[in-house]
Amino acid sequence: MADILSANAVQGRAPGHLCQKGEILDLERLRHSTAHVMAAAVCRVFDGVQLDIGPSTSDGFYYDFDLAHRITPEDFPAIEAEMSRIIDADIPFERVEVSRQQAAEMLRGQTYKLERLADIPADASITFYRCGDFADLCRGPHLERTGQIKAFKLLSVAGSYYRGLETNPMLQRVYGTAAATPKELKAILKLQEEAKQRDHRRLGRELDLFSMQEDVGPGLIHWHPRGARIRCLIEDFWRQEHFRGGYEILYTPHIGRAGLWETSGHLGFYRESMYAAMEIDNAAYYLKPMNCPFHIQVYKSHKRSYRDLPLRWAELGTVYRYEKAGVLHGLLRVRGFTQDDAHIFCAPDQITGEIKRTLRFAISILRSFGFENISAYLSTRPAKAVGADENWADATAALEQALQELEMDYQVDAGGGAFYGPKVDLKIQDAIGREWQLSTVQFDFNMPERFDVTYTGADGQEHRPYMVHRALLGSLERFFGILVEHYKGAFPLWLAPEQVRVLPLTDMQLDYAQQVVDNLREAGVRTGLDATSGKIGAKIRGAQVQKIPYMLIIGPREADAGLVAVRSRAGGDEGPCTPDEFAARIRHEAVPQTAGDPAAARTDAAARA
RNA sequence: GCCAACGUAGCUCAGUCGGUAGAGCAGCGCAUUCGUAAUGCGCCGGUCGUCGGUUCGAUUCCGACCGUUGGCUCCA
Repeated sequence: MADILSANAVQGRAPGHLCQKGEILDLERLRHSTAHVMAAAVCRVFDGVQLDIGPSTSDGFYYDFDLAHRITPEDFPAIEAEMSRIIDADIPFERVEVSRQQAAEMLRGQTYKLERLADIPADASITFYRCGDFADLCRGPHLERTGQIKAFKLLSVAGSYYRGLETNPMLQRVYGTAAATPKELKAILKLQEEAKQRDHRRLGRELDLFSMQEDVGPGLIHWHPRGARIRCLIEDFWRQEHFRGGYEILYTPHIGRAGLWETSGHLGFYRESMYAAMEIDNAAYYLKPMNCPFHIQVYKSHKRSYRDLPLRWAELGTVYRYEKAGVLHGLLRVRGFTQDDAHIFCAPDQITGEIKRTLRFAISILRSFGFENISAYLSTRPAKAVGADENWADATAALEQALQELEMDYQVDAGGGAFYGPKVDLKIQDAIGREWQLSTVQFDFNMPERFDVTYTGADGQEHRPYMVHRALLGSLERFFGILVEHYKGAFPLWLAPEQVRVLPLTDMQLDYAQQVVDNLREAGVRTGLDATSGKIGAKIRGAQVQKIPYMLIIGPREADAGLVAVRSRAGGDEGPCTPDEFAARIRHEAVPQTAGDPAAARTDAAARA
């Protein structure tokens, strides 16, 4: 069983890109020290505080506490004021190395800290950092003095299980951030504000793209006409590229008998993510959480020869998975979604070529959506795994060789693969530098075994093919959410649901405007007409707010001369031209970023070779 | 699922120390016919998330539920 949509779960994180590389360490030190100051302040403001840990993060810091008082944002001013007092006092941070026994003595009554102490290996040194009357078990490093903290802010408070385990007590985590200067702090807060402006949930409502409905259920997406139009464009492009790239497309059912899911192993290992069975004619059927068993059924529908391989079968397959209520998040984490799934069945000697081809294909598709900054992660065999060692070695080598031949930088997550096979994940960076995992390419040594998938080799014997699962965009819902944030709702021309809006100056120009609209629509341009009676400024504003790429303004001058006055979303007034000239320009511009690009075509041809 | 906060018109929000609510935008109507980011006037619109409890009376207090939001392995 391959969960090719573990990507569904991964949230974007802003890397610490506000600073230069060499400064990252200093920033971590600053933030970690600020976390200590916050902990000291919380201990002063409230009684009976149990401390856990307080690390720096990619964009700030947090500290976990356990105390009777429920901390709310209303407590922040008091905590921040106390922090400021500690900073103004310019207290030194002192590193103190102690014996385990001394440490236990110093941590008396601090149950979490004592457990953390017990985690420290016997041969490691144990250090405390003392800052005035506050000392914390800590590896460091820290600033020299609290006075070096120039800018900080507490941001939020949230529950957090001790050690992240549901069975452990819930602690209170206070998040904050700190920067070298007030100006840099302002920049961080501004970035957060920018992220808020881009939030796909907000833009989804404002641009009328999609919604969730309480009457239907959480985590279930309704695509409105504008969002659905964009999805269609994505899907059309996706299908076209897949056919060009040597794939065939499958459609498979949404439910299947219990026996299928027994064989696949899903009922054994994945049951808690599946919805309860429904009974049909005295047999149990399950809604599909993955597509792979169905693709295997198609494979097994008749005998396969080595001459048939490789088989590349893709499907925009809608799956349903139970996700805990608290983890649902807009389009990024949902309960029903459509994977851009594919399964590749190939002979062992074909794997390197197939992997290379798949990665190249993935990169080409991602670039088409404006993602240029792509990084790769290779996950290798975990301790517990199925499949022969030599298969793992082959597959891992194929992944690695492909990455090297494509000259891709990649990080290795040793032992990070699934029990059924190694994988490569691709992450992209969006317009404001946040990283998102989209593509995943996973070997599966489990499923072919379970379903006894074979092909007849040249030797007349039955052989086990390699099976690769891959998703490029992950889920269409999640990918769409990321795209909305990446483009801030201002979709490029080829994806814009309404590419052009015609704005007559007065209704004297309505007839001519309608004629222009009809002609553009005839030419395949997605065109709208603003027939309201407001001033032209209001119509322009309406189109700008809806982020429509082009406006065609038609007053008496244009109507008389058979022209249109072009205004672009980004560039403003661009002057008049004829409707035909404009249509030609649109045709030229409304293409994916790499389509028609000779370099991309070469990549594609190479991939087919 | 767990912790916390929140839920008032389609959207963004105000308000009620318990006596059944208001604005802007959107929508609709009328007037306006205007040259590159908001024309004016009027109208419509809410069982104050749902259910139950306390009360003469609940949108307001209490409880349960539903939903939303921020988090829940970035290691002392």
